[in-house]
Amino acid sequence: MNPANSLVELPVLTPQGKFLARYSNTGLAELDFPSARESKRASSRKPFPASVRRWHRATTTALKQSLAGQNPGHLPPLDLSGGTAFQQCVWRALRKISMGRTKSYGEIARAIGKPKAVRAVGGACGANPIPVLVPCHRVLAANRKLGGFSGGLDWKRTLLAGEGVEI
DNA sequence: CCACGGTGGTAGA
DNA sequence: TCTACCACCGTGG
Repeated sequence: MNPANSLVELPVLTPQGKFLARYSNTGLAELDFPSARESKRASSRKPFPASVRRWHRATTTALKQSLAGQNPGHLPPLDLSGGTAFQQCVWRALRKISMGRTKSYGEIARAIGKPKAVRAVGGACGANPIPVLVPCHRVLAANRKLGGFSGGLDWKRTLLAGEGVEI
């Protein structure tokens, strides 16, 4: 019954490294940046449900497109049920930021009707389980400065540069 | 409770 | 410009 135990993990090979995607029974639940540490051994060779294979194809295409600065196109269903109500609100707002565009933490806070929860928005961005596809990297500080990034600021710079965003 | 952030705004040098 | 300081709020210990 533990959702974490039922997650299926699959790699996504990209020019910038091997991402890891994890699926619940309702969709893509997590996406990890390539880690320096190579995972020693991996997933069972058990056949995956057709749904997962279909979702993973969508994830792979969308991720590669995004990394290439192209429109991601069709996304797999996203399982964001792991977050708190507040976090899901923020993530929903993040998904409305189109490619090549940015918003500030304050703007997100206002968009979700909690103008004072600015720092909390930062926290929610950091808790985003599906970076890149849920574009938390498009949130900058109010002064149009870079702000922070859980996955490492290098990634944030890379992703923004790929979309043609100037800081 | 308390402490901590991927903040923002203000004040002063 | 940059630094210092503080109000603010959701999360996790």
